[in-house]
Amino acid sequence: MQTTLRKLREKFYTRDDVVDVARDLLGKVLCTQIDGHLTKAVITETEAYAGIEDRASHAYGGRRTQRTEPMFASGGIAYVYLCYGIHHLFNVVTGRRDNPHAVLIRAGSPLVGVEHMLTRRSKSSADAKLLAGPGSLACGLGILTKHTGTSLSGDTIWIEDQDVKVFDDRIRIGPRIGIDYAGDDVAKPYRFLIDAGRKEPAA
DNA sequence: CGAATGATATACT
DNA sequence: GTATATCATTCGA
Repeated sequence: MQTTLRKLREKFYTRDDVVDVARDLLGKVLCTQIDGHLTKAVITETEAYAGIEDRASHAYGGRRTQRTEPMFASGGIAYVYLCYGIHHLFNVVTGRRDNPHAVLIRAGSPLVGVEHMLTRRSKSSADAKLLAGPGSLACGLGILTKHTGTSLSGDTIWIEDQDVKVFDDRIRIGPRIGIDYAGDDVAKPYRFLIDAGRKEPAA
């Protein structure tokens, strides 16, 4: 039996409901091949950003700028941008063209190329925080703002399904984090994470 | 808890 | 073209 390499196809990303995609991305494997280094991580936490009606989204109200342009493309590409001048945040663009939905990948579990993650994060040993948090995750995998707009069907950044089963009762759902400016939309249950034991948060 | 940090959006001249 | 406010965060105490 050979290795089942299942790179997710465009159809996975272009579904209508971005919240479904966010849920389904849990347990999938985010892969990058950057600077000659292959790294992979299991996705353990995501957040959905639901188009022009979502005040937390950069595309709220149909705001279309140079930065947000990738979100308006058809699903299946990366949207990366710099936050707080320091952190590169990685998102997966979903939905159809002109329908700016995206899923923020917030955390992962190291799988392949841990040593490169350690180097990029300036750490000497792996700990629970290696890929915890969107800025850390992108940093560990070598994702930078220059990768915004990169197709997830290419060989730089992609996502595989390695048949990691994620049961519904291991999924926690809660409000999103760090978007206090977004008014009532903060409370929407658009955050998904795999219950890794007993950390975090009350849904 | 609070500072760091720089690209980006928006509103001007 | 120039200026200013703002940010989907992290780290250290």
